[in-house]
Amino acid sequence: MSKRALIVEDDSNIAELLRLYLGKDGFEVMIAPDGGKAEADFDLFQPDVVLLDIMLPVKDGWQVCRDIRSKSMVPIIMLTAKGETSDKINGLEMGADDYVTKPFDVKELIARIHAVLRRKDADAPVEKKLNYDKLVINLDSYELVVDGKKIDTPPKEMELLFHLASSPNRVFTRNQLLDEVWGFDYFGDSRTVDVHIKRLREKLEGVSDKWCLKTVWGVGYKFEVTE
Amino acid sequence: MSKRALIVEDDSNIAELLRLYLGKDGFEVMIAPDGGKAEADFDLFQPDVVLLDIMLPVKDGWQVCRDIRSKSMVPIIMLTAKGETSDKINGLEMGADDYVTKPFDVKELIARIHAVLRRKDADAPVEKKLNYDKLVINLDSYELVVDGKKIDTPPKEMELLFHLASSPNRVFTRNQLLDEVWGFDYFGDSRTVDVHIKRLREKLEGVSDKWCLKTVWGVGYKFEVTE
DNA sequence: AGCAAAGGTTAAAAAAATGTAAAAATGCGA
DNA sequence: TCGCATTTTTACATTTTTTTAACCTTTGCT
Repeated sequence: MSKRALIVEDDSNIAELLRLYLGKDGFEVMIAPDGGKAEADFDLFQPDVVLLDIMLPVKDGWQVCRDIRSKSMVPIIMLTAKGETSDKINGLEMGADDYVTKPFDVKELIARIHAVLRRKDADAPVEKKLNYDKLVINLDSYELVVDGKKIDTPPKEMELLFHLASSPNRVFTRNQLLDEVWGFDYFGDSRTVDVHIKRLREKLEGVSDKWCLKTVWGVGYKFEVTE
Repeated sequence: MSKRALIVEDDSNIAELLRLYLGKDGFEVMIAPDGGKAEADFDLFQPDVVLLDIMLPVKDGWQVCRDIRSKSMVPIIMLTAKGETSDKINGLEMGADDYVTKPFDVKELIARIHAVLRRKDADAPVEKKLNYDKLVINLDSYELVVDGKKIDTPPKEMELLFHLASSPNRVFTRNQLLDEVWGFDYFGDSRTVDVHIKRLREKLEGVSDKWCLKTVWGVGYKFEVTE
């Protein structure tokens, strides 16, 4: 599922330029044109990274930075005016993760975005491989191996199984699964989940008695492990 | 194994401060108090990163930077005086990897050190030659040898194959490939990748059953090796 | 038991992704 | 600048996945 970037910037030329590059790079982008809207957009959009101009209408970048930091450890990159070294210090004290001076090189900015995201990922490493009794899921190679045999599996099924198995015994509602596997912008029928579960069960049937895809009646599904 | 940092700095207050923080961060630290000693210390210490002041006794930072660059691609971070933007230009032309202006925030400097080290790790480690069963790719000479026969291949195809084969079994999305092979600033259609894959497949068809270019439906492509 | 709501199953429709060929554009050396 | 090789775009056919919708079965409750 793609990452989200919130751009807080009043100059629409800069903002659209960034939208272009980040969009191409696989980000979902939202633009907040002033400091007042930034906070509401942040809550709504739940971005993975924030690009934050300092000179903003309504509420300045420092304030926005502090507001966001008070509720989230999301990486923040400040866009500062050239040569303002005091901004730099200020920004790092406010909890920003990095800063770039305007006019900035887009290439450099993109590199820094990837850098802060990598840094966060390194802090909370997302394991892309799972291994249970007779079940191996590898989301790097997109391979599902059941009882030693490689099973050809469509991507949605794979991601669904991976998501469930990542939190064994935890129940997910259909809507949670649609949000977390299909993406927050998916608006289809929740029965879709049932169909995918059924297809997964066919592939996994009778392989192991240590785990299974279990229906929790009236709630949702879970990857149940016994022991 | 811990990394080594060489600090070339005549102000012992700054140097010791850096030793303290870098030491805490797991670096082995050596301090060269002037440009003359820097080169000898460099040869002796073989650091993984160099922090280089510009204003130095005996021999200035530019000269030291050039000397080091002539013998090594080690990351160099320049410590420049405040506001001297010409230093920045100069430094990057001399082959420095980054710069920070004094007075600097230690937290920031540490972050930048990690950044340049990551960058080097990402750039360098790739062997420019690859060899799988009946397949030899050499990106130094741009030669592709399949089953002992040299196959005339355009550069983009070669780079694409090389990139895929460099991480066998890992799936790359089309956008990843465009970023990593074509460059982050490429804005073309992702179907371009498909066309290159097809041409590569023509050239590689039926050569070996130990590997192939595999489509991962809904995700991307991978260089799959069986074993 | 009987009812309503939830879940299972299935097949067909719809949507999305890919393979392929050919045309168009680009870049580069003669 | 021309001509050629490479790269990119476009269009269309084909394949595969995903979604929808219908119908059937199970569950929980009175």
